[in-house]
Amino acid sequence: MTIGVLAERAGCSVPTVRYYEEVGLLPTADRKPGGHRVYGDDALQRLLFVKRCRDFDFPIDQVRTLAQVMEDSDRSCTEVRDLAASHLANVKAKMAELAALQESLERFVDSCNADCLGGPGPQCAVIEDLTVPRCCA
Amino acid sequence: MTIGVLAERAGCSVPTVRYYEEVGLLPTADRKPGGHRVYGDDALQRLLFVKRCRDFDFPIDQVRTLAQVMEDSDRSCTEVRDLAASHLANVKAKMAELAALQESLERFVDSCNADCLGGPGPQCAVIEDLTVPRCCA
DNA sequence: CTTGAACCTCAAGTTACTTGAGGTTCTAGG
DNA sequence: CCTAGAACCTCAAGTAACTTGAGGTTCAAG
Repeated sequence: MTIGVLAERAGCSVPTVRYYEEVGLLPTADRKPGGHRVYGDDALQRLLFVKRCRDFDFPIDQVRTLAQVMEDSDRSCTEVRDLAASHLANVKAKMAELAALQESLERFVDSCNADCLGGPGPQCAVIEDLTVPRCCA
Repeated sequence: MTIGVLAERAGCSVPTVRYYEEVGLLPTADRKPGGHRVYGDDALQRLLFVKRCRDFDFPIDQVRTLAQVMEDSDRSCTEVRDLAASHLANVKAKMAELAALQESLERFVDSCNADCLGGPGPQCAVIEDLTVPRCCA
């Protein structure tokens, strides 16, 4: 299949596929005589794996590691689990941050609706509020 | 005060302060005869505002807008509220994504613990699992 | 055989900074 | 007054993970 078909089936863009090849997440593709890349089903599988890892927000670096584990019989799959677990911890931390952020923003918008009567910028109490550091950002 | 003191009081790094000046989030700083930047309390207020916005994850671009609103008497503060509200929507969407991701990762790690007995990579059912697209990533 | 879609490469842009090199200025102690 | 070292300066490049653009080639259908 062509790169366009591959990309569509995997759900990513064509430049992204080329980028993945460039940074070593995908093996160097075979070419037609004219120079166009050709792919088989194995390439699709590999790309799906990469895509899936990226959906999980694994950084490119870790995806490379994961891909190596896949192909290296000597490395235990517990390595994959450990990577996933540590990644999970990151995601949880980010979630907590975002939750706090969401709450702050909600309070901010609410208080803006309550206090600010659409007056000019410098007189707006809420804007002033933004310059005061809070505990819970 | 010096840039180092300013940065510490605002809770960001010295290069970041210089960067904010460069991209127009802070006004061009006054200099001592030797070339070192000097700041007054107004600069600290301004930096705190910028910092606070960034804590809220407003993109630089929007912070510039917010800062302009602050200084422009002709622009209503409801503009700020609207920016915040639209930003809140983004944050909520991101939260939802992350929540789904967290759940997926948890299931992933769990099933790895349950199914994978520390065998070699290619035989690991969980790794294979990663190549299969799911509905709920 | 032509035409237009899809492909190619290479370079630069994006975001929000951080890091590094190489050099200058300030400040406190002697 | 002088010196050492901390803090400052500028400019360039690096980071993640792509995207976008320019300029040109190849493929597939009619």
